[in-house]
Amino acid sequence: MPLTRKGAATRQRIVEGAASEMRRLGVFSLTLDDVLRRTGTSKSQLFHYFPGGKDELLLAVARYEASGVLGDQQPELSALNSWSAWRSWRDKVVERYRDQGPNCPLNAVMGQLGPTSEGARAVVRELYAQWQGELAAGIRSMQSQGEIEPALDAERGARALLAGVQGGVLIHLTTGSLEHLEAALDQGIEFLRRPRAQA
Amino acid sequence: MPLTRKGAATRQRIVEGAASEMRRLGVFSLTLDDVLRRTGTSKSQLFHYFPGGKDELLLAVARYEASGVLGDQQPELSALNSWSAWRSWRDKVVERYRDQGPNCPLNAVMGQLGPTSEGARAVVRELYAQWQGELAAGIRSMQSQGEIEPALDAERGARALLAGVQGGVLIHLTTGSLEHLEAALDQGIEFLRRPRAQA
DNA sequence: AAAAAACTGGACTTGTGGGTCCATTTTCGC
DNA sequence: GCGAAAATGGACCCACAAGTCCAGTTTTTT
Repeated sequence: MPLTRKGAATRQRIVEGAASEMRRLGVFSLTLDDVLRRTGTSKSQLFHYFPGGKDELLLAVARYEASGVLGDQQPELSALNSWSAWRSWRDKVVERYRDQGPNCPLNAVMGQLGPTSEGARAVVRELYAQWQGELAAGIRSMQSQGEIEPALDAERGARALLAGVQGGVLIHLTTGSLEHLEAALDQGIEFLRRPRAQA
Repeated sequence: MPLTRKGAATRQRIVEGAASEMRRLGVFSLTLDDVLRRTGTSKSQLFHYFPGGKDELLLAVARYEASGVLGDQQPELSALNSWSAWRSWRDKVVERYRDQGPNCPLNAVMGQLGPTSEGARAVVRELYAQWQGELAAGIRSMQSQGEIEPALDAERGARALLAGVQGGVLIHLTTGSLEHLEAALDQGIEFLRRPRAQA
């Protein structure tokens, strides 16, 4: 069942509208009618494009949002090959979440763990994997330049940094403060720069 | 409206049963009937003790769970005054989340941000504040013993560590792996131990 | 022990939101 | 331009879960 040009546009409009409404209302209270009203479409259209109903739609939204998360960190994230790149990546991350304000569609969708569970999990898992991969690549790049000690395990460092960022964002969601995200980023990067102790 | 002995017991039974069902089903699909069935109570009882309905119940569950989170880290968390205490605290945290498996009632409740929103936020905010306070106290204690450089900002260090832990737990929820939590804890603690660079 | 207050059971109401159906219109390939 | 396939509108259904009510029982208080 190929999509016609118009069909593809409508489908896209629905996903974007749903994402937008979700930021406004949160997943919890997002209803299909909200989406329809927002996008000027009808139920039959929604179910035409998402036969799986709400779950399938939410999954599509999750994918849409996930792609944005990494995209917003470019081009820095893919080229962490100088300390100034790291710094400007750090600033971009903080900026992104400052703008987004205290609501994270992705985290919200995850909370909706229902039948969607496996699918949503997979999307987020993939996001983490890519993110961590980019960070690890950045660390290795700095190591090859002699700016980071070769003894440091790049994957492990990337894991810790990613955890810090995720936690910082999570805390931002509930407290509205970016202090934790900043602290995690700054200390994470400082950790990389500092030579290991000769333990 | 004072509670009789029996009433208090029933109320408590409801909260604990709800918490337990929530771990099983997630907030999303937790219904009041589930709670009633589980606790052998009736609707009128539930609304008798929680006039605010589901929201109020969820809030009570959140408080209940929040108190457990810090409790499970004791006594280490309140006495982070030696490296071995830090290590054993670290192990306890990892253990706790290993046991709990990939579901976090608190995070789940947060996802349910509705009218409860403000109340739930407050509960979690308070939890973070206490947690961070204990960590900061631990850092200061180590500084007073000369084990951590006095130049380090204790609150900032506590923030970064807390963010790492939260992120590690969050990632655990979706990936099922504890690697990130461990990496964040280990690097966070190592960061504290290592002398600052003479930048 | 008797009255008041707290507690309990369970039937009932109700709003809502996901999902279905089908008739009609538009788009697309040839 | 014509027929098939895709797209659309909107009325309809229905399950289900939150919340109400009140009659009856147990506990507390004096």
